[in-house]
Amino acid sequence: MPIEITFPDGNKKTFDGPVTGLEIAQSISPGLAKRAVVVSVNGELWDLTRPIDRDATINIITRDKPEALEVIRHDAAHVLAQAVQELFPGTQITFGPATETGFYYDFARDTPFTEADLEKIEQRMREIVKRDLPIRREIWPRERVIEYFRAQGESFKAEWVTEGIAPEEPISIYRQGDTWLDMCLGPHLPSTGRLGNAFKLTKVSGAYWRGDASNAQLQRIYGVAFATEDELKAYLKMVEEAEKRDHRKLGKQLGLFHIQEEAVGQVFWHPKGYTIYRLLEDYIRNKIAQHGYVEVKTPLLMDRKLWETSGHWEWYRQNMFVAEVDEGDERKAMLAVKPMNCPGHMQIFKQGIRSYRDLPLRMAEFGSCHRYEPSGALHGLMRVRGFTQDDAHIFCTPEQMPAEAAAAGRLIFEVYRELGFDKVEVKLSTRPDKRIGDDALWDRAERELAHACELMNAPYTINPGEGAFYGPKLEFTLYDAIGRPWQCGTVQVDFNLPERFGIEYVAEDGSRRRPAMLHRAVLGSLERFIGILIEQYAGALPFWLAPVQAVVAPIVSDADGYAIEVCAALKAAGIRAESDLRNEKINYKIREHATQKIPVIVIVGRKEAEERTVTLRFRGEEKQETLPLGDAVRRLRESR
RNA sequence: GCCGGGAUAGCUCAGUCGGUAGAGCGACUGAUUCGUAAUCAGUAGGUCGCAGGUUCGAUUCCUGUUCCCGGCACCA
Repeated sequence: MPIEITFPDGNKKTFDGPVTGLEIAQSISPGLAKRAVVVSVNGELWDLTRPIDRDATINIITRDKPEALEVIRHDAAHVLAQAVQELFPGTQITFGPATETGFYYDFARDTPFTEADLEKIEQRMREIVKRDLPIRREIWPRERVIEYFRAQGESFKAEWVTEGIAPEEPISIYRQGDTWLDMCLGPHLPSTGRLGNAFKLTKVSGAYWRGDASNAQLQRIYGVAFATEDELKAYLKMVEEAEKRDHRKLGKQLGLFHIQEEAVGQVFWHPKGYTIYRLLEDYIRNKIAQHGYVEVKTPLLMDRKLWETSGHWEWYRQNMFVAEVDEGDERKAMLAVKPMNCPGHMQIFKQGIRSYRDLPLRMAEFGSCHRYEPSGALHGLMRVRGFTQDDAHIFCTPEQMPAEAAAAGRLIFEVYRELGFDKVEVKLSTRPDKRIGDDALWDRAERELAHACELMNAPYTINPGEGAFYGPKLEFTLYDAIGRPWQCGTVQVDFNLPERFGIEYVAEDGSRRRPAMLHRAVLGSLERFIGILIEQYAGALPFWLAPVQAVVAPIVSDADGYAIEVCAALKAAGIRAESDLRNEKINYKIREHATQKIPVIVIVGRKEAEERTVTLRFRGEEKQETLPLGDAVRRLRESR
């Protein structure tokens, strides 16, 4: 039976019978066949060696295409698995997918792999690549697959066939050479030689079987892989760059903050770090005042009863710090440190009678919250146990809700843009399994958030099951200068808390109604956001956020008096300036303040002192400028 | 929380096959006044994370523990 193959450009070619992608490529040019990785058959990626047995539109995917990269990475995982089983007999294979930058494979083995093992394994992988083993796809009956893996002692694979694959689904097996095989959906390269050498094993770690902490612990080996060695090199360089930006390292070098054993997950802000904190807080404070918010402050410790009403005691207890106080007479008060600000804001709303005229009421708080995060989750400023949310709760009529949610979203976009983040993505997280409130409320809340996205013209994706226990949410993820995503802002609908606290307002017709409520945070947590800013700017914060904006450095001690005068003039103009009168050479001072990422070094020598000028040296620039003191002050005052 | 690795001077790190430790930077003191990314010399500074055990002797070996790091799980 002849097979008609249609190419992407519309050209057609007829073959006498079933033909493989590799044969088609070969018939076009040997060069193409060499660069080919997989073939897209009617939009589905197939192995190059899999016969195409019907008319089809095909596209031969070469090494340089993004789709090819995933196949290369997935192959790397298989080569890794073979290498491990060759070197460590008795190790079971489980799963090994491609990742954003490479691949991993999870193994079941009693003894964990060491860093030294990685080297050996990587060597063996390169050897397998050199062997250029053919990779062949086979379809096996289900029973044969189960039998085979059981006989091999591969209990995880066998379990997956029985529990994870529907009985009617065909099972594809990929043979790599004569002795090794894995069950896999594919597609794969025609042989191991095509993997190339642009890969590297990076780390070992633990992982759970099927991603569940109650299952067996597996040993995961991670690697990175690319189509070319240049790309691998570029990637490794990028990782090095990211390490240099690490806010924990910069925080220490720049003297911003520290964390210590006696207050795990909490931040000691040093003067410079706290300056950034206050500047950011003031920025948000002014911003939200312009957007019609009022600011409040509520207690850190509140009685257990309140948390029972809110539902936190039942749903969030394991993450809360609880304080027990002996009040004598065997009475004990049980208080909880707030993990969220909402119940507190409810109490303010409940004071007195609210009219529809009071709505929407946008109640903001820089709320100091504490959550008992799992020890393994803690990470510098990014994940802490004590943090400050730039939180707000918006009480409104149900009708006002979508518009209010959209306004909050617009505020978030505006702030991110002003802080230097242009790429922002929105996700709509829907009802989780563990939740309060009936489905009708959830239906409505989810619909209204989607509507809000339309109102603010923001495309969004759905994040199923990721909502909070009390309502669905919009999550705002920003991307930093080196492309890493950070989830910060959030807008959450809550029809449940108003119900639980029984809050009401008097409507136009005199009836009592239940307001809708939104939770929203722009930065999320000040701590975390400062961490992101430090990494975004690699510590070189924009002028307005720099804790020390200018350092006045005299060249000789004769100029010390003038330097003090210059520093005072800058301070009088509201510039955060310091002077460096140490008995050191100017080279030394410049190096130090450049390393400290100070935006402007103000240099004064004998000449400047006589002429009443200063020489400005801006961060990151070699050239400098000498100008009259008054002009310099004006210039810096206007800097951002 | 789980798996693995780690903790030595203020910082970055070396070292001790078991005999209580060392460098650079920083700090301090002195000299130097030197115009654009590290001036020279000297001095001080350590319960080798913490608690047990083995040992004549432990920073080193063993056990426990705390914290940190990389993943996993978690992120309401």
